[in-house]
Amino acid sequence: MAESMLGLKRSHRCTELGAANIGEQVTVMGWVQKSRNKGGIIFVDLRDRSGLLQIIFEENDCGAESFAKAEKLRSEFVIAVTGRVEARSGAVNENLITGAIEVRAESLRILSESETPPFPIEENSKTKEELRLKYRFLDLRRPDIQRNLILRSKIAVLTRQFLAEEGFLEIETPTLIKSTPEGARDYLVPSRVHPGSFYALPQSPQLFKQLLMCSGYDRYFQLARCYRDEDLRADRQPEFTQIDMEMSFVDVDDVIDVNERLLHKLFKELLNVEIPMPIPRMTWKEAMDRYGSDKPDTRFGMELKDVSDVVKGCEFAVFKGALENGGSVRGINAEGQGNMPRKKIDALVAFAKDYGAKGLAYVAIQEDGSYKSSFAKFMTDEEMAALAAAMDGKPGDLLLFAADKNQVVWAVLGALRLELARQQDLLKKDDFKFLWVTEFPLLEYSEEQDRFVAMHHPFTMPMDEDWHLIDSDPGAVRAKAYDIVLNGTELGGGSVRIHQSDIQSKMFEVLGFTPEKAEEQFGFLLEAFKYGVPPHAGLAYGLDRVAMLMGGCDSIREVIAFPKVKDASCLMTEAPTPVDPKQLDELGIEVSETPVEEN
RNA sequence: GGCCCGGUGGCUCAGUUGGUUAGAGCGCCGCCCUGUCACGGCGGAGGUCGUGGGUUCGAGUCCCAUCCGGGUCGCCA
Repeated sequence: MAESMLGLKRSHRCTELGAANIGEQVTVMGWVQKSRNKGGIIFVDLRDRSGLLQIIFEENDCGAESFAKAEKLRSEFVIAVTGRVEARSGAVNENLITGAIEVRAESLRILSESETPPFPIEENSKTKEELRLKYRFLDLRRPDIQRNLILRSKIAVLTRQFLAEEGFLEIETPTLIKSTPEGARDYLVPSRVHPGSFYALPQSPQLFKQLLMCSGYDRYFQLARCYRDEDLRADRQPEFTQIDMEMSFVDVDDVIDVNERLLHKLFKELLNVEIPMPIPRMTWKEAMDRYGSDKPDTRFGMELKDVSDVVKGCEFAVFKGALENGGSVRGINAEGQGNMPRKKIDALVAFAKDYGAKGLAYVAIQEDGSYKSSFAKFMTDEEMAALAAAMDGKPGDLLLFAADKNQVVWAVLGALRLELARQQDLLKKDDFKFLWVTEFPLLEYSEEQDRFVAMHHPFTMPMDEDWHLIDSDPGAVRAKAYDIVLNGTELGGGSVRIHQSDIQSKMFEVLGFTPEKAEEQFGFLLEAFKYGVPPHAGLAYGLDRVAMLMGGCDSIREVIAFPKVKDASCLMTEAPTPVDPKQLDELGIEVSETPVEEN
């Protein structure tokens, strides 16, 4: 028996009312959070996106008809109440923004009834995410999710405002584009008009924004939806949003400058957090050496130390072998963890193996200065003392060592460092430590493909001073690429782009493109580059990650209205689904003989 | 694709070495209650223990397979 709201107009959101409104007649509309029927008096907590407001029903004020309706109210009914704001004659509720006032109902309309929801609509939900996502439209009613989406909206609005003031133009680029096999797997969209041909959904607007620079737009930005058909993580969804920007006639410092000011503004205005300026910079090499990661979490220390020289002459086969194979031996000092039980250390060893380590060597320095160690028997006392000294080991410390190829050592110790920090609760969500990581390698060697591949993308500008190494030692060439890192999460990344055709041709050659293949895949860009290209550079943020960290969330799903689950499906709509064979037929796609049956 | 964690009334969970009729809190339904706000009182309904096999006199519990969700490695230029 849903009633019309004809003749009614909402005058306020729930928490827009306060002591200043006492005595006013108001009309509020929203959902019933909770009804407390005391018999002759009924209290209803009314909820809208602003918060809660208590409504009080007494028959003398609202009449018999409205009172009878009020008795039937249940959770999640949608109602309209007209009444008068008054100071509470009972106790003030300190937990509510509107706790000092209430609205004494004069009339009630039930705009919509509700079944009992499958889980409580409340803050700090304990309900399984699986169920919340199936009923996402209900989950989105919860205050914490609403707060996240409101924060996300403010980030977007402020970003637009800031970039517009900085002379950026917001320009949209297509989402049905040409597929490029390099990089992440594309989502493909079949063409009806061109049977057998496909569009791809963009992994980023990269090439289009570069073309916009060619076209003279100078400074571009876009809140761009991007798509990557790769496996999900807590901070990765198949579709996500970039704050994407590109600038002409600039170098690294110009991009960093404008983005530092953007970040400063966002954190100041939305969280009242003052980011110290300028944001520290660290080269990729330094980040790997000190943190074993290209996105170091600098909220805590426990830095890696290279002890290869210290253990050079020792007889421990693991160390010896790693060094002989061109690797290194490095360690971290988990200070004060020297009394860690054996079982927990074994768990760390197992953890390390997940990251490719064959093992993990450890030394627990006892309070009396003696060592409890997995490898002391292979070492002389002098060697152990030197090793402990190199690690600044004190009694009570736990030293952990990995010996392998550098890539493995970094990965293992980088992950271990984070794991130990988690165990010791060193990672505070309201501690924001930003870092620029610069001078990434231009190329990385792919064992799988047996060739060098672009670490960033094929249009990334090499550093001038390294370019002469491109033939003799390609792996040593650094790029004008940079990432912005916050608390161990890559928030965004970018680079100066190549604008000279000779360098671009050489890059393609190194990456194994024939001129024909480069032409086939990127011909339009190369063609554009023939007609006057401004030097340009850019950067893109993962907006979802920015919102996640600003909102103190553990998963990107908490800041996305309708996220997908681990297998990239949507629990609410059940997408993806099989389609009508007729649709496939129109697209010239063979109808599968063995459609997958739903259970 | 690998590894790890989880799945028991609507929700969150407990359930011992395998042993009667699977419990609790919240929610829900009914009645009562004029200052509640984690309202209160009385009464009540509600469970294929994810699914399918197997072991056993007997399975929520053990074994195998499988589905679903989460974390992570690979992957993500």
